[in-house]
Parts: sequence; C-alpha cells; structure tokens
Amino acid sequence: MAIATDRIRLSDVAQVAGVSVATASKALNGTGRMTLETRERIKQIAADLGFRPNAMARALISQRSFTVGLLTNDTYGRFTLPVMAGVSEALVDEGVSVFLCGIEDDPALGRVHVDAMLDKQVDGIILSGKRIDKRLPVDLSEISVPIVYVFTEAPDDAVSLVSDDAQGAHEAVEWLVSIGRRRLVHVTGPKSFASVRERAGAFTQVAGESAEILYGSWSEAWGHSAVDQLCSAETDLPDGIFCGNDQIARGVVDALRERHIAVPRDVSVVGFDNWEIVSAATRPPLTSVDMNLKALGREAGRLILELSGGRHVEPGIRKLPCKLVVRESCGGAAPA
Amino acid sequence: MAIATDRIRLSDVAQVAGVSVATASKALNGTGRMTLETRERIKQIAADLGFRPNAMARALISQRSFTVGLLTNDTYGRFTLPVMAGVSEALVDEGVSVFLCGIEDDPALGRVHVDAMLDKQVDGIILSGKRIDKRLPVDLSEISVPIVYVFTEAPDDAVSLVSDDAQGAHEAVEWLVSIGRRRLVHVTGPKSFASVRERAGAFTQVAGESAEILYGSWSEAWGHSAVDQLCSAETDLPDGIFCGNDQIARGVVDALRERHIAVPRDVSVVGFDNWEIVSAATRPPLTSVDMNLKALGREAGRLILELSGGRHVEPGIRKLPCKLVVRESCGGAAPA
DNA sequence: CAGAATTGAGAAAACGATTTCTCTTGCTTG
DNA sequence: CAAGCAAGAGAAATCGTTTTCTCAATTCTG
Repeated sequence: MAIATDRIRLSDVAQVAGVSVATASKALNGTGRMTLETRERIKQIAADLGFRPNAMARALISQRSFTVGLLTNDTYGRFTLPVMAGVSEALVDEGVSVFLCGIEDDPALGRVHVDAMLDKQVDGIILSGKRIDKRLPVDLSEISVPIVYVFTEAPDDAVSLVSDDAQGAHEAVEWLVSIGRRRLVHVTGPKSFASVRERAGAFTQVAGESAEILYGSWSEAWGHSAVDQLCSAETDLPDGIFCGNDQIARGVVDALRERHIAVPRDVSVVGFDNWEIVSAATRPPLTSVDMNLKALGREAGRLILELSGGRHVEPGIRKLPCKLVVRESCGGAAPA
Repeated sequence: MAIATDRIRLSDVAQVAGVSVATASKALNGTGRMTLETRERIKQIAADLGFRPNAMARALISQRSFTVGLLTNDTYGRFTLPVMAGVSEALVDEGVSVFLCGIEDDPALGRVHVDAMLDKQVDGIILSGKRIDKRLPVDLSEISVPIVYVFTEAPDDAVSLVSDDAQGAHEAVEWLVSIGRRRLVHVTGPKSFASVRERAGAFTQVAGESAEILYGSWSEAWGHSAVDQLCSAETDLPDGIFCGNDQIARGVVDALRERHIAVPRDVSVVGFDNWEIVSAATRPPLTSVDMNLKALGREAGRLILELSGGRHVEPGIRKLPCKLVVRESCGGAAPA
C-alpha cells in the first residue's frame, strides 16, 4: 500500500535547491537566465524528489489544459476505437490526454458531455461518427474551441477528415481486373449512404456501366440473398464480387461455399472495412479495403494540435487514402 | 462562426450584480449567508451571462479534478467499450469525465499514460483488460490515487470487479438441461485461461464428471474442428453444446449446418460473451451468456466515486452476475 | 577607469475560483 | 438603554505554477 505522501511542489524543489520558486520554474522549463550549473542542479533535485508539476496550476495560467475531447455516437466502437488510437498516438507525446465520450444518438447526452468538456477547458474537440454522411446530434455552433470532424458529416467551413472511399473502391476493383476477373458485380449497402454511392461510382468507372450493382443492407444475410439472386438470374455468374463491407462479403463467401462455388478459384471476393474480426474469420480470409482509420485519427490529432496552437488550418474536407489488404479470397498474390 | 468571445469569469458576474466575487461564489454554490433575493439575483445573472466556472481553478483549490482515467490493453475494445460506457454513465451526472488510454501491451506506453494521468490529477484510475487473469503491464504500486480493477487480474488487497463466470456457465448449462438436453459437451478455449477453468468447472458440476470437455483456441476455426472431432468419435453425437465463447459457437453451428445437423432441432448450442456482431449474425442467432460489462463499468464508476470521496471501500474481488440471453440456437422459449 | 551592457537571480503579480476571516449593521434581550 | 448576537456582505489568503519586473553584481567598452 503506497502511503499517500504529499505531492512535491515546485516550492519544495526550490527550497531544497536553495533558490526561489521563480528560478526553479525557469530552470525546469529551460527559460530565463542562469548558469548551466544551477539549472542542472535544480533539474537533478527535481528529478530526485520526483517532482511532477501540477497540471491544473499550469493549465490555469497557460489557458491550455492539454486535454482534448473525442465525441462519438459509435457505441460499438468499430470506427471510433481505431480513430481514438490514432488520436491518442499523435497526442501522447505532447502530453495531451483524450476524453472519450459516447453519446448514443441522444442530443441531451451530447449537450451534457459537451458542457462537461467545455468546463474542463479542453483544447479542442474531435467529433467522430459511424457514418460519413450523418451529423452528430450536438450543436457546436456557439463553441470557440477548435473542432475537427472525423468520419462524420461536417459543416462546410469546418476542418474535416474522411477516408477516400472512391479511391479505395477503385483499388479494389482494379485489383479484381488485374487478376483477370471480367464479369464483375458490386453487392453493397443501402443507396442512402453517401459512402455506398461513392464506392458504387468508383465501381462503375472501372467495371463499366453494364456491370451490375445490388443494393441492400449491411448484413451477412444480405450477402446470402444477393448470391441467391445472382444464381437465379439468367446471366452468367460473375467471377468477381466487390462487396460494400466485410459482413456482406462474408455472407457472399458463405453462400457461395454452400453452393459449392469455390472461392477464390471460381469467384474472387473483395470486402470493405477490413474489420479483422470478420475478414480474418471468413473462409477463406477476405481481401478487403482498409480505411486507415488510425491514420485518420493521427491526422485529426495533429490538426487539433495545430489549431489549438493558434495556427491556421485551411477548412474543408481532407480525404486520406485507403489501402487494399490482400488475403486469400481473391487469389492473385497471396500474402507473404 | 462563433466569435471567440472571452469567457465569462466569476468576477464578471459579480461586477454585473454589483457584489464581490466572494458573495457571487457563495451565491452560486449555495454556501455562505445572504438574502434569498440576492442569491437568486446572482444566479439569474450568472445564467444570463452563460457563466461556466473554470474547472482548472476549481480543481486547483479543491484538489479534485473531476476526471478519472481508464487504462486498458484491449485495443479492440470488445470488453473495454461496454465497460467504458458504464463508467461514463455512472460518472457523467457527477460531472466527472473519463480519459481513455489504450496501452497495447507496452510497459513504456503504460508508464507514459499513467504519468500523464497523474499529472492531470485524476481522481482515480480504472484498470481494465481483456482477460481476467492477466495483469496489465503497469506499475501502480507507488500511486496514491484510488484504483479499481475491472475485468483484469488485481493484487490481493485491491478493489476489483469481475463477471461471475461460474454462475453464467451454470445458467447456460442448466438452460440446456431444462429444455431436455442430456448428452452435453463443452467446447472452449485454452485451459490456461482462468475463465476457461471456471466455466468448465461449472459445466462439470451441472453436466456431470463424465461430460466431455474439449479445450482449444478462441476461434471459429476451433469450433469447426471440434465438431469434426465429435463426429468422428465413436460415442453418440451430443444434443447440447456449451461453447466457451461466441466465436467458437459460431464455428460449431456452421460446422453442424455443413453436416446437415439441424440447430436447434438436433443439437442446441449456447455461446458465451453475447458479442452481438457474432451472436446475432450466426444462423440461427446464438443463445449466449452476457457478462453485463456495462453494469461492471457502472459499478466501477460508483466505487471510484466512493474512494475518491474518501470513503472506505472493502478491498477484494466483487463478482457481478451474468445473464443468459435467449435467441434461437437452443430452441426452448424463443424471444418474444 | 567611468559608464554602459550583460548576467544571474529573486519579488511579486498574475490565472480564476473557494474559503476564512473581518466588519458593518440592525435586532434582541435583560 | 446598553450589551450581545446574528445576518449580510466584502477583503484577503489560498491553490501551484508561470512570467514580468526589478535589482545587484559582474563584464565590456572607449
């Protein structure tokens, strides 16, 4: 049991060193003027005593709390956690910590959390969601701390970060083409999602206007029905299926296997999201588009840092590239 | 764009009200003595001005920051996010915010995050992991803020919270028995996990010493192989399979379907974890044991509050009950 | 060698609240 | 009617730093 020894204050350090608090402060912060010897001696004493500056006092005077808030409605964490990891990674070296607040889709809860964050003088707020084209139910119009939007719909004049769905879809479909697939189909989620439309647009660009697109839901079950549909159609079975997410892709792969259609021999399947829990458990494991959410988070952290440092950041939407992760569901170059 | 109007300070409120800051402070905090009329008038003015007390100043003097840290090595968030949601829910009404810190399994990163939290004068630290019998790689022995361990191994004299695996397993197996299953098998994870041993112990208690237990990994693939094993054995096929987690259960269900063994008609399957992404996507959806992680989190929040309020909390392990969530993989009473 | 410039260090004023005194006033009460 | 007491409000100390002055002592410069 650690005895709750009183915290060492700067004045303690100063006293031991036989100098004033002012000098001690300057010694530790590398400011002010003094002999190198004095500075080093004070530093040494501070270290020996285990001095740890009180962040509250520091924040009070510097008007910076070295905290940021991450607000999300993605209870499940599928998107938010990687983003969070990235944000944290970008900020931890600067001594900045992250408040995570989950507001279901409840405006009242949003208000409460935003208020709490403002009370705590966060240096910035990162807003993140589970869908690129939906606003979070919080009103931030009156707020004067920097805000960065990640993976969620943002006002026009805001700083915002999203993954480049079109580019990701391009890569996926081009991969199918490059391994010799020609009869391509896209099985995806509801047309009401912006990302569905973007991915579908990219699909059409590469696969051609005639290539079929099946819209449905984001579920495995829809992947199954889509395969039913494809098999009962009069046209030839496709040899390459680009799916809107990994769950659909898993449904597709499972349904194909049940019909004894071999993946990847007869049909190549590509997923989207690279959600390991799904893509790695699929038989065979899915080749899938990774949205690089962690990189998105890192960039968000960096931007918040810029903004809270008073530097100007050009508003607008920044798109970060996706990356195709090759596993076994397509054939082609297998992972090393 | 909101103009960054300077924040309203208590002195602004006092000035408008024509009183001293001392009086204003007391009016708003319900302390001190003054006419009800004065108090109400000051409150009204504060509200009109949108006064929001500076949490740093408050923390500095009260020695409480109204923040707690949640440290986890569960990058994936499977366990931590529900816990986090519960913690947050328990604390938000008290105005306490939560720092979330993901330390992979990196002691150095752990050190950095713990230091950052201590610098920020967190009122308490909650430690959470992804495994009930592994320590997090951080040294908290020298630390004088309250600590609560959730879903992770804790020192003997610590306050710790875990789910009651044995009770959960009991309920699951008794459910199988209650719907008439008699030839029971338990397919579970590696024996090295404490929760595996607990669940297995409960299984044996209910199903009898002769009931078979197959140890393996936590994966769907292992669920498949386990079914292979069961089918190639000389004994009768079981009519009830209790699985160590939902992924194994899904593997088992899929493998049974591939062998045209009907679930739940021929065999009932129960999972553990109630991880919706897996249990709901399985065909048929899994009946599974829910560990009530959110409740665990709520309780952790409550305990941290007690401790940081200086009240005594009896150290030791607290077990919270699990709850069986009935879906369709067992038959019996289907969900309403 | 006198005056200017530089150096090293401390005193004190912030930061924005809370809290403990102190000081008027007005009202009891014997 | 004098003495005592409570009510209402303000002055000032406090929390632990940072930062801006101020000041004496030393080193240049011409």
